[in-house]
Amino acid sequence: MFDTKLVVDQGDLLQWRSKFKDKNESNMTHKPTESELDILKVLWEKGPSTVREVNEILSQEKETGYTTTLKLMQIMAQKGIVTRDESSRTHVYKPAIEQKNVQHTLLNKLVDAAFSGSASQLVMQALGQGKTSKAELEEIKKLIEQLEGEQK
Amino acid sequence: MFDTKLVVDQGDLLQWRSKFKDKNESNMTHKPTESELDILKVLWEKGPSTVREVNEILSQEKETGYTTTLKLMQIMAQKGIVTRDESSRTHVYKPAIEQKNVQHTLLNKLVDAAFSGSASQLVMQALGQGKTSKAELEEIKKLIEQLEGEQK
DNA sequence: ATGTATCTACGAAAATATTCGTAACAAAAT
DNA sequence: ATTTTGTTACGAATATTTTCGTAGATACAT
Repeated sequence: MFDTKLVVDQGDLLQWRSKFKDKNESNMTHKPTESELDILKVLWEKGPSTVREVNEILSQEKETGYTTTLKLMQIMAQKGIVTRDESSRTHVYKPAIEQKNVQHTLLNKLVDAAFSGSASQLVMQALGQGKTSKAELEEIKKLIEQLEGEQK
Repeated sequence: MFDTKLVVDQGDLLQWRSKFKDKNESNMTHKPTESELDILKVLWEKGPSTVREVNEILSQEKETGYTTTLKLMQIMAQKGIVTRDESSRTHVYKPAIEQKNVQHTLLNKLVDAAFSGSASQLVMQALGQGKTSKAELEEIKKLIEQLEGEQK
């Protein structure tokens, strides 16, 4: 099976892939890493923040070295998922991607990866947790009815 | 700020964390890696399968070396997220964790990480995609009504 | 029985992600 | 003026995940 003469080996076969990776700056389906997402979460909630502010909040959840957070945010800036105002000495960072976009991306990934592509299954799981208030349920029901209308 | 005499430095402060990591075999909130999840997906759908079968399916999506899949499945077996029948030469793998569990874990992680903890927001995003059939919507509505009943 | 295809085990390289220390510098306090 | 404090830059060490080649064994066909 692992013939080396006539058949290209695993390595060669797989290598071309890496060529199209950092290419499209535009295509950017932003898939932040877990740590990056933690930081984005803070920025989305608190608005533009300094490294110290972000780190302060992150530290409440888990010990996080200041320079670790700094480094991560620097990398994020480089990747373009945050921008920063450097006018004052302590830089102020803000998200460069919308929460909606990331939600959309991650949601689809999850549906595809763990729910066999069925969004409705995911929805039912989510609701089944019992963490949803009556008001929210009502709101969701309204949305469903609206959707049913559109769909005819 | 980075005093080295009176204050424990970043390193020391953070190290204890790693000690409680592989400890609880029981606690095991299984968070498979992305590749592992790809494999689990196949096993959940197709039922018990050999490495070759899994790799065949994975290869349809992206080039994947046979031994790569093999190695991953071996690791998964070691971690205990799959079991394997070694009675015949070509081992047969099957999932050792339920899809529901993983769904639950990942769903909560996503809600917390990207949806500010609001499950209903996630639900509405998911439904908004327009990929949900009328029948499914109906089913969800039924669930909601049932939940509203319970909740009084 | 000999060769060919298929399999597992295993170590290690490669790719990614995370964590941290140190240096250089500016601002603020003394 | 000098020291202390807070900040960025940067390289590098760690940790984690992914990928792959090679070796050795087993089944199968010739």
